[in-house]
Amino acid sequence: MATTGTDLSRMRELNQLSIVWALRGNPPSTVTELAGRAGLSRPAVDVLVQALVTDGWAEVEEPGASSAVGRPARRYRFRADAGHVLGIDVGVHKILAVLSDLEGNLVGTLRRPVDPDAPPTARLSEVDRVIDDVLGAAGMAPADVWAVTLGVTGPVDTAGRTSLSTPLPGWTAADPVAHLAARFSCPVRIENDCKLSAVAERWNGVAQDADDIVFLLAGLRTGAGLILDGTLRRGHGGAAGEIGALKAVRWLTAPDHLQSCPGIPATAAPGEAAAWVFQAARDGDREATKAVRRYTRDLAVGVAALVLTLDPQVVVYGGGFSRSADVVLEPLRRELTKHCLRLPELRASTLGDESVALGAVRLALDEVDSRLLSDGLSAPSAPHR
Amino acid sequence: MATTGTDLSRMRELNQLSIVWALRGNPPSTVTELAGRAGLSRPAVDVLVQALVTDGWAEVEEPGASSAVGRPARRYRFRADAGHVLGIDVGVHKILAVLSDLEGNLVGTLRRPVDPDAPPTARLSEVDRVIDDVLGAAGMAPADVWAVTLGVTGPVDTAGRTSLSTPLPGWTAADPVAHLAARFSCPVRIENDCKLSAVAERWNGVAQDADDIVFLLAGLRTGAGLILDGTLRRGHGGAAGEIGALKAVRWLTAPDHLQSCPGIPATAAPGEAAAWVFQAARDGDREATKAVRRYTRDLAVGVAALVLTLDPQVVVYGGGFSRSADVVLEPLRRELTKHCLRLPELRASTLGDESVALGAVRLALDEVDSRLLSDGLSAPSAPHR
DNA sequence: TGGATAATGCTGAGGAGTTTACTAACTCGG
DNA sequence: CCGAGTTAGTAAACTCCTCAGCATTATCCA
Repeated sequence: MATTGTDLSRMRELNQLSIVWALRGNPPSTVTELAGRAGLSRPAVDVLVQALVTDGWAEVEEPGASSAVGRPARRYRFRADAGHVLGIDVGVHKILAVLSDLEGNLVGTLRRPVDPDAPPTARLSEVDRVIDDVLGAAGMAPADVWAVTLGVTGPVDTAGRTSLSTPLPGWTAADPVAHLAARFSCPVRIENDCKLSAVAERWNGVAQDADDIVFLLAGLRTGAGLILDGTLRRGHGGAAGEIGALKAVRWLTAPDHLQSCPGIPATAAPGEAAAWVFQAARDGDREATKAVRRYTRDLAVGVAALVLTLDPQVVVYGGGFSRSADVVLEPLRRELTKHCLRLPELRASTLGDESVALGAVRLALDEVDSRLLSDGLSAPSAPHR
Repeated sequence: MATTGTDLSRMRELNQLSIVWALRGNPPSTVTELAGRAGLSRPAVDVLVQALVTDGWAEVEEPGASSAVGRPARRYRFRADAGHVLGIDVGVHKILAVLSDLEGNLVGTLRRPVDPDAPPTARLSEVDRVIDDVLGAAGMAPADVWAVTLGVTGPVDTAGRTSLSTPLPGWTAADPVAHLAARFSCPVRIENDCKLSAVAERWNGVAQDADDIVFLLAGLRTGAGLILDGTLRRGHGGAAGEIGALKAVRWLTAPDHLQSCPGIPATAAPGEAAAWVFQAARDGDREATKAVRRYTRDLAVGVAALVLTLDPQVVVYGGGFSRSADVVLEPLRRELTKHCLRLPELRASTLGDESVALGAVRLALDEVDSRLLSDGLSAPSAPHR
């Protein structure tokens, strides 16, 4: 615990930040409200918030028709559009970019399919195009972006490389940080997709109340992302949550139980096959029900390992199969009771396949916040690396 | 991120704390040295440190024979004996209490055997006696103790109960917090033994440089404690690290491979049997080597699950078998390479069976520090619950 | 003994937040 | 239409903290 001394200017900086955080995410607020939220006196807040206005962080809303008794108060509003952040999901089949203002309001979304076999260079130039288009549609330039987070599959190391393994063809050789650094001078971060989904579920999803979360990515691939004590845990080499690599945990082959279920129409694509099986199970088909049970049994071993290791409050069932949570969650719960000491809540994700990009946005926002905390707030502008 | 506003007095409080932390753990320091460490100006430090002296947190050491040129500086020393904390390991066979001052210097240690079959009431009164004796030997009363942490086996919930399971007979019904609260008005905490050992290894042991640590308790029982990003992780219900409960992980039966090794002298007790096997393996005995390998193989599955889930920097091999690390670590490493993506460092614990009590001391010290941080430092006295 | 060196002690300046009091603006009821 | 009651904005006085700078003091060395 190496606390360093504080002087007056730092104190003022911190108080100003606490005003910003009291302002943000709330409707336009009066000085009195802010004083209450920030724990400061009214005159102090007054000075600070006026400084924020002159710097461009906040703006005044002159009192309109007042309903209450007494002199109507000026209201101050956080200028959420002072800066923006970008969250990008680089998937095998699609690229999804989400643009958000500083308050987390989404101001642009663009999804575009990409050739599953595209090599890194092609994939990255497609990323560039998507970025250009989503920024263009919002009338913005790369310099208006304050932080970028990009989600990919596979464990990501501190340099943003995916050297161990990934389903993206050739991606182990890619250096997306270097690529993006050519166009953005703001902080650029690469993160694993499961981890980002976990962050999204805690931000906007189904686990907002929990501090200890296991996000389970269930689809043709299976993976996990961990949030403990409210923050994302990456592990020392960025490979936390990769329990699926253990052979005793049959996550790699678990989806095969669904693919090989008898009765699947020959015309169905791999993704549709699973959906068909889930629907058939829902309709009471015996073979399909058995296939789902076998899938669940394999899934449960890995989940149990995670649950026993981490003792989370919530396990979020997400990924492509999350639409079929109704037929999976109950058998999964039964399997887990066999294995676990203390059963966590099981919840189905509702964010769908936007969760990765949303989590990326949230992480980018966190990056901006931590920069504000360490560098203080001068006039609003994009932080540099 | 709900930062609350700060005023002058809080700032002074924080600066005074930063002086305390600059003082503590260092040899007696001059004002100039403190100013450098705390990042404050010399006059500021001067005032603060004098306040600390009048409050009783620090004492002056008048300059003796000086070696350097110039006026010799007064030196200030942290009064580590202003308060003490107690760490207690309640094991099946022994109770070990360690008394430490505020700087972490051990000022008393007392180990006493206890009947393995003793019921909770008997065990707790034995704890009382050990506490009395270790305090008495140091000339102290319970009121001089600022925090107590007690380590037990089995997952501990937030209330300090061990309701799920534990090898301590009858202990699931025990309420050690209530018992200790009758004699101590200071904060009392109960924690799992593996978790405490992990804390100890990061404090004084073999993992001081690491922020992501898995502590492996290897003995007749097998367990784990987790430190991630530098802090102990308990999980939502306090049951983190209990991977051994998974049947696919054969931690429960792994030590049997050692017990059932042919050639063990019939006279050997259970604990000695394992030691004999390790020694025989060290001497090249084929059967013993095979037994160790089988043991290691079973151990490795669970360790691999932990490593893949958490991606730690270090795995510390501790517990009763840690003395035999030389014959276990290498095979364990080989097994792990088969299972894991990224192999962490494997290190053998050197703290021996004092690690639980040491970790308990460390946690109690942390408790004191966090009280100081939240309540500020008035005159030194035991914090209340 | 005098000079160099480094720590101490003191005073004033500057800055930040709080308290208090006062003024301004608005609603409501007679 | 006007005054009482209520709430917001503003200014002044005060407290408290840190810091810079200078004089003072203590010690060593030539």
